[in-house]
Amino acid sequence: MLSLKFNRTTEYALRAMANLALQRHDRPMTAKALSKATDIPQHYLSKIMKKLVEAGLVMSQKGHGGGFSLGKPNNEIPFLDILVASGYESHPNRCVYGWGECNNEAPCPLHDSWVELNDAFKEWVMKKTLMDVRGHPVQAPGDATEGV
Amino acid sequence: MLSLKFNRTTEYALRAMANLALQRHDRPMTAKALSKATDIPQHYLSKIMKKLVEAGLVMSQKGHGGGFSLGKPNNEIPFLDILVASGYESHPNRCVYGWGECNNEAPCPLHDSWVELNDAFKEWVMKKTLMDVRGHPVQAPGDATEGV
DNA sequence: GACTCAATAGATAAAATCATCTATTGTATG
DNA sequence: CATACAATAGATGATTTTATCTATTGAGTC
Repeated sequence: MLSLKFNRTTEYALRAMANLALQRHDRPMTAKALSKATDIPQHYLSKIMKKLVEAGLVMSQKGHGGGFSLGKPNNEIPFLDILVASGYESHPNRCVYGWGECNNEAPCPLHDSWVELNDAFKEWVMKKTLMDVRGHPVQAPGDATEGV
Repeated sequence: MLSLKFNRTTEYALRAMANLALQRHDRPMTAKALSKATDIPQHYLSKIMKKLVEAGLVMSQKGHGGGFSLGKPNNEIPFLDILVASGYESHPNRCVYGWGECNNEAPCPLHDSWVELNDAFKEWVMKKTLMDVRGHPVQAPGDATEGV
């Protein structure tokens, strides 16, 4: 069955962040290791990480023993921030129907329907944070979302 | 603010179908006219229309006086069908996290969150039909969604 | 200070998406 | 039956996205 999808870059960003969030120890994770763990091409990943670093979602450490780690506690990183940082959607509220102006006052034929879906999307993207990322199923019980 | 988005092709398909659905008269609409009305490049639109025709969502009539018209009543064309016909999402339930197997039994770290959003999407795509496309705001009152 | 590790930066290439152009086929009308 | 209209088909081109490769810079270790 049909499912929603993001572009590769955004999906990768989400994946990488989720992976970082699941890291137990406090040592940073190298791009190489992250690449392996997430199955994202290393150099492509690096470009994405750069954006995440610039957005303050990730901290990077150069040199020996360096790597990436979260720039904030899990629960302060909503998916919204990850999407934005990854470059998702530059044009603000672009109308699906192609109208320049499209809002509640002058709605395009698809507007009402579109808003319904989009509201669900917005809510999701704002409410869900890295704290909602669940540990792998094989982990010990009670070991999951300890957040912060 | 951030908003959901489809790829151009899918968006175009939605737009074209919505436009056809709003047609009052029963005469078919030419690709040229549709192109103008929707602001979609004509030849590119033609390719999309072909898919919609193949899917049975649209009827086409060649030759003088020909064009496109809906292949079914408004309320029998859910957005789902339009997305599928336009070629949206070939891979069935691809995991955002990149796992080959990912389901309720063996969920990836993003699974639960993802399902929430995706359920909303699925519902939208199945329940909304061309009958939910609203006439232009300038139309006479009571002239809207007469469906069928 | 030489060496290694690792992020950053920039250039280049491959692939997918989006768009255009030029026939060709089919249908109605004079 | 000739002509105009209009969808279909196929080839080609442009743009964007995705991916790779090669330095360069910064930081720790011997």
